[in-house]
Amino acid sequence: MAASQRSRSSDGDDHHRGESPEEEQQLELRRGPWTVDEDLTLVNYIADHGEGRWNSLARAAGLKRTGKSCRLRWLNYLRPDVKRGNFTADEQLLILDLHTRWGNRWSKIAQHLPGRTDNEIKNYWRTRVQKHAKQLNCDANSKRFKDAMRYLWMPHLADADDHRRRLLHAHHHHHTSDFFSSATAAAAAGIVVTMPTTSSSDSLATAESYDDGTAGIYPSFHAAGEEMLVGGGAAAGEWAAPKTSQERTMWPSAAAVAEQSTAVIQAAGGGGQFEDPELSGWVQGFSEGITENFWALEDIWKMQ
DNA sequence: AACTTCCGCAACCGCATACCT
DNA sequence: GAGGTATGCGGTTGCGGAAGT
Repeated sequence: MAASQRSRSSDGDDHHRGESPEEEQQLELRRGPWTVDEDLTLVNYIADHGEGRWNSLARAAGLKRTGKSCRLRWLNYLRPDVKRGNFTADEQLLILDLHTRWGNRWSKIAQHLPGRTDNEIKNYWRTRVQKHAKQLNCDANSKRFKDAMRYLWMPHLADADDHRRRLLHAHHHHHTSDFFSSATAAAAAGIVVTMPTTSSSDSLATAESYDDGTAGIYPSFHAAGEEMLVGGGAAAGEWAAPKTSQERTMWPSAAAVAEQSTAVIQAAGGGGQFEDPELSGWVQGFSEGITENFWALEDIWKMQ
């Protein structure tokens, strides 16, 4: 977003304690979008002195901002390991999975997506996911919607991701696609895979199991039982380190997810998988052809 | 081309918790 | 343990560009 010079009054701010009116005038706090100069000031100051103690940092750096504002700007935007741009299908899968598990625990979810911030994930959820829940006429936290995500959207994402990788491979023998095909095969065989740092959009922590001890939403797609140490300190484009190198593996081969999901959907269509009979019928109709078609979410909703 | 509506995202706010004295 | 301060989290707001009319 372009940085304008918008400035608001500072009423209601909780960092205006103990200043004389004169000092307060002098320190008149800025709000709204950050300017390039402010960004530079903050980045340079942190490069020299490190982060933390945000209120004093803001003052020492000469920024007319609250410590809170500086912290947020740094964490959500200026930090060197912040990843920008669209969420990959894998990332979307993981967000959906983790949200079904933990709900709106954005910061906890963000810890499992290196380079992504809680704010970004929260925005993604509100703007994309909730929009689709609304289109479906149900609550994003309802079982119905979770079933729709689990059996329709997530397989769709896995399909889309697989499709994308195949296109990449077919159209140009870029190292990324080669990496993915070999990594997928390796992952299936449980072989150690490391992520090339040049692949900007596909780095992602795997999530075979979580710190609450539960398995992923696709337990059968994952290699058994290791716990990943993710988040904190992982540099951009790098995989978070698992506990042992031997345990390092790839987030499920998207093709495997798609195959397994299709089987799940077919089984579901056969009965017994859903408590919601309406959704079960919906899925049964939907399941035919899912493997060969590249579904848009909008098409899925139209099938209701 | 001008205007309106929609939508994504950065930044804000209030509150909770952690930390310090 | 009480009070004050710093940090972190989740919900909300509103700007500005994109899309629609």
